[in-house]
Amino acid sequence: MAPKDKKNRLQARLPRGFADREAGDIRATEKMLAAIKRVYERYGFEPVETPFFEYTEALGKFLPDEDRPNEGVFSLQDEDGEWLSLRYDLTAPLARYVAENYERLAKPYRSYRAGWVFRNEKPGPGRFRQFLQFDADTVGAPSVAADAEICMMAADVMEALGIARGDYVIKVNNRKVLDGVMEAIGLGGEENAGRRLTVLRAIDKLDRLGIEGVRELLGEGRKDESGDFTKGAGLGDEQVAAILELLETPNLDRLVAEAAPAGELNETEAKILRDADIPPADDISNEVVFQTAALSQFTINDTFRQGFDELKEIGHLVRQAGYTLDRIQIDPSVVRGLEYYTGPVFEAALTFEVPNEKGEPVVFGSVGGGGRYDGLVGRFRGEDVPATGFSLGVSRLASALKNLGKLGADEETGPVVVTVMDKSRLADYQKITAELRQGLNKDRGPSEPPVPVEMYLGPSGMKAQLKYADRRNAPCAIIVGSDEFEAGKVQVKDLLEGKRKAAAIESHEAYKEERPGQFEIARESLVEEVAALLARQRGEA
RNA sequence: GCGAACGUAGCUCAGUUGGUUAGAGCGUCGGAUUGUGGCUCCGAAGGUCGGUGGUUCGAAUCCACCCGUUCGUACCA
Repeated sequence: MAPKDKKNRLQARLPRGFADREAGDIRATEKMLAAIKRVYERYGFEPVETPFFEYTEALGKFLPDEDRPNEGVFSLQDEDGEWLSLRYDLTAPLARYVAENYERLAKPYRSYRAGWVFRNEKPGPGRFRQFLQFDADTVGAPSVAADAEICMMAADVMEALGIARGDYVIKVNNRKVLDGVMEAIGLGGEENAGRRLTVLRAIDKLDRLGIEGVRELLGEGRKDESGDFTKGAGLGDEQVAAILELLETPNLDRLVAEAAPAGELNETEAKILRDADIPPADDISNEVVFQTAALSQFTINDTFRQGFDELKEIGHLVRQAGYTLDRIQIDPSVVRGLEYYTGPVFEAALTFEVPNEKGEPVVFGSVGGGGRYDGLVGRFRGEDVPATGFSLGVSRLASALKNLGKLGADEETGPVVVTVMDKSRLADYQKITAELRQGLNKDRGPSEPPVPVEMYLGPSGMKAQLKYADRRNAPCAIIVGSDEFEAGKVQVKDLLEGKRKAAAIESHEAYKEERPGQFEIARESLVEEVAALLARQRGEA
C-alpha cells in the first residue's frame, strides 16, 4: 500500500541533467531523425548500431597513472573488476567497431548511427547528461574529398530539417593550420603541448569573448565578471598578434571564393565577400596569404602550408559541387574539442537568433561538429586508419527549432472516444469501438498515420468523459445511451465544430439544449458516417 | 570546480521593522447541470514557507551549514 504519512512518502524526482520526453517531443524528434537518415542514405551511408557501454579503455578515459576512469563519464565495474563506461560520443565506439571488424568491412566504410550519449558534467539549460547524437563517418578514405563530402552532407541535413539557406552555416577549418601557426611562433614540440591546448581553448572562445577576450587569454590571463581569474597562455605580444591575425584575417575565406570560376559568384556570395572586405578572386595570390606584419615575421612552415592546401582543396570541391559561401565557409576560429582531430574540422552553426524559454534572444551557435581523426581507429591496430565524420546534436537542434516554433507546432489529433453511458453494457461499447477501429483504419496504408479509436476506461460520468475527450484533442465522441440502443441509433459529437459553435452560446440552458456539433445517425452506418466526418475535418484543416 | 543571486500551493507570485490560524490568480477536483466539452456561479482539496541546526518569549522573515535552481567562469575527452 502507498504510505499515508507524507514523511515516509518517496519523493518523485528526475535525476538532474536528465529529461523526460513527452509525446510531442518524441514525435518531433522522430521526424527529425527520419529526415536526417534520408540525407545520409542518399549519400550511400549504411546504418550500424553499437551498445551504450564500452570498456572504459576503448573510450580512452583512464586517468594517467590511475586505475579509475576519468570524470566526465559514467562508469561501473563488472564482476571481473573490468571498468565499463557509458559512451560519451558515437565516434569512439565506431572506431572500436571498425577496428574489431576491420577485415570484414568494405572500405572506405561509410556508416551512420543515431543514439543516446552520456556525459557526467554540470548540466544547464539545453545541456543534458543524456542526449541524442546522429553521426555519419567515412573510415578508410584519406582524401579531403571525404571531408568535403561530409561538409556538403551536413549542409544538406540542415536544409532537410527545414533550416533555410542563410540561417545556418557549415564552418570549416584545419587543425594543421593552427598547428602550423603555433609551430611558427615557437610552440612546437612535446614540451609545449600544454600551452598549445591553452591556445586552442582560447581560440575556441572567440564567439563568446570576442577578440579582446581571446587576446587576454593568449597573454597573461583574464578576469571575468565574477572576479574569477583565468590564467592565460602567457604568449608574447608578437606571438599573440600572429594568432589574432589568423583569427581576424578574411584571407582564408578567399580560398572558397577563389574556387569559384570568375564571375560566377552568386549575389549572396558577393555580399559576403563585400561585407568581409575581400577583394575579387583575380587579386588573390595563393602564396602570400598572410602579408601583414605579424605573421610574416615568422616562417610559414610545411604544416601550415599543408593545412592551407587541404582547406583550399575542400573549398574548391564544395564550390564545384554547387555549395556556395552562404552554406560552407572557411573559419579559422573553429577548433572543435581537443586531442583526437588531426586535420579538417567542421562545425554546423545556426546564424539567426533563437529565443529561449523566456523569449530572450540567444545566439544558439553550434549544433553539430566533426572532423578528421586519423589516429582513433589506429589505437586498436598499430597503424593509422584515416577517418572523418560529422556529429549532429539532435537534442540541441530540436530545442532550437522548438523555441523557434518550427517544430511540433501542429498538434496531433487525438483518438475518437467512445463514451460509456451505461456501464452494464460494456460489451456493446467495446464492440462499437472495435468496429470503428477496424473500419476507420482498413484502407490506410503503412505510411499513413493510423486513426486511433478508444473506449473510455475511467470511472467518471458523461461530463467528465467529454472533458477527457476534449483534453485528448479528440476529433469526435460517440455517445450511445439506452434510448439509442433501443432505437438502433448513435450520437456522434463533432468536438471541433461544437467548440466553434459553443463560443456564440451564452446561457448554459441554450448550450445544453442545442448540443452543438452533435448529430444522430443509424447504428449501421456508424463507420461510414464517422469516416465522413473525419474527412470533412481534415479538409477544413 | 570557483564566484554570485535566488528558493513560499501543481504553475506565477504577494506576505509590513521578527508577532495570532501563511494569502491571491491560474490550474486540479466536485456541485449548480443524476444523458453531454465551453461560459457563469458556488464549494473543496492542495503548504513540515527547500532541508538541518542556531538566535529569540516568538522565525517564511535574522545567522550558519547543506541541498536545489539560475547566471558568470572553468571543464566538455
